[in-house]
Amino acid sequence: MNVRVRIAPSPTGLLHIGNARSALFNWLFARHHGGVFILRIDDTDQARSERQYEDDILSGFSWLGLDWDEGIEVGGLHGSYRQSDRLDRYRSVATDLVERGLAYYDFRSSEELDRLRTTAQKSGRAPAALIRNPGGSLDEARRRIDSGEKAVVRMDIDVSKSIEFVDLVRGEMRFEGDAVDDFVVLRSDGSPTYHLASSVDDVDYEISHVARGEDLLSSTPKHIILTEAMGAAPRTYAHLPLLFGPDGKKLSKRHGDNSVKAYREQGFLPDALFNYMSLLGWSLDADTTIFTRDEAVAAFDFGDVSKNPAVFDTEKLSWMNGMYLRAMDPAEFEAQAVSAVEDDVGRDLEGDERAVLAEMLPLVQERVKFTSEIAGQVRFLFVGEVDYDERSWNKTMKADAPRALAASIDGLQDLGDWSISAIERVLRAMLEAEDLNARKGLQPIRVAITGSNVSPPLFESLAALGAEQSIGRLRAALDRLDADPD
RNA sequence: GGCCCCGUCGUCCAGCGGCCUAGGACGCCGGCCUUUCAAGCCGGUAACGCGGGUUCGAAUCCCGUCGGGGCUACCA
Repeated sequence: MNVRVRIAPSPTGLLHIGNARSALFNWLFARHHGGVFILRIDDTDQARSERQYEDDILSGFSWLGLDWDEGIEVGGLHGSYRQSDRLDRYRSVATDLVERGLAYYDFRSSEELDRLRTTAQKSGRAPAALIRNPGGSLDEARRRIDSGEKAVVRMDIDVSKSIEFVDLVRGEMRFEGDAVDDFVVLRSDGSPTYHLASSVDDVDYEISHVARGEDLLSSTPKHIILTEAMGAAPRTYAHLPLLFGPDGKKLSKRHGDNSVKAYREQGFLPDALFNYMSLLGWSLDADTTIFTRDEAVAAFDFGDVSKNPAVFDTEKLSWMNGMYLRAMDPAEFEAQAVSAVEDDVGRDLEGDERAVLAEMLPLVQERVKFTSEIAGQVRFLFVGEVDYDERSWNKTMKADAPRALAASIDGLQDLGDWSISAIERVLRAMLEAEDLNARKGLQPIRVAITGSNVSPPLFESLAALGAEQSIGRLRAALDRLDADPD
């Protein structure tokens, strides 16, 4: 099988997670069959298309690792992969359709059309059932065009003919001819509609399989009609289940919160997002949740794609992100951590600071879900004095706190060997001597040292911070308690 | 309103007539571990929308019903 699939986003907004999922399935299918994955830009809607969005789409796919073999930027055998470059081609197909009697010029006003739709709806018929070819000669129509009248070009649907096709996901599909409206292929300004441009490109670029969201399922008869009108064989279609938000509605395309960019900025890893998205409507097998791209490529088939819509669950994505973060190569994790911390403290780290950080990182890697959480865990090592998290402070600095802090200072200040084990020994002895449990005795130290209740393990944190700084902070916390004993 | 699609734990997925007293994952709850928070480990919670058929036997097939969704533009 000569597989050529495409993803054809419209640059009218940031790369949407739904589009990314469609792209992902197309990519998996192409890679599985050793086929060609094509990226085309469907920018026929000139009014809403913007170049910045095209850039965002490209970088989104690249970031996700969905590399394309043909298309925008990489080129290919078939000329431009941007529809706005191919307007003449679409126009000439439309003209040809008219000349062959398969399409017609329609001069009717939108008011008139609306009336027809309303009438149809009242009589319980398909809204489009009454919008059919009003007749009239082509010569007459041409005269009116020449005299400056505006017209759209509509397909002249043969209502006696039903359209049947086999959808790879949904099985046999059948649409009656009179359920298909005489849809517009060329707007009155001469620009093509989505249906025309997309069908022409799918033929010209020899696309073998069209896999896209289920929202286009009911447009498929139109695309088949157009394809056949061009004298080409229909493509094979696969309509993927839609992605829903938690509200059970189509994932919002509006505000950028469901954009790939937004997830990227929140600190999600591309591998995690890839893995998670592939689980939306598909599964590797009955019980594997985490798997590699290669495993997915090896197993993928449209026939195994679920028919039901899927709710996008950020909880599970977050969990998966943590799994990937923990599995990340330590050197890679360190690189990410260094830049995150430097951003956070607003300066570059010195050599010895990087060593301290590197020592701490294994402890951090196993307790974060996002790279964006790293800085918060280790910030205390790179600032002169800590900002106390007030909630942590209030929760921890109770009656026993001064005692624990004072005794710790006593024990630690003369400690010659500032090692993890030595620190632990001293502090455990302190707990014993003061008759405090770990929670009461050690938590105040944690807050004094890191500023927060939540931090890497305590003895390691003290060791990493160093004797001078540590004791200074214990004293500072004690002073603060004395000044304000609540 | 019309056409179309879909209906298994709260969510994602497995199940393609007997292996299902329905399996895995997230979440949630409990336990272990433990200096916090996590992680890890162990255990638990929870679903075949409903009604009819077909069949020795149905989550799986058929019909109906109810529910959800998509489309219904000179958007894609």
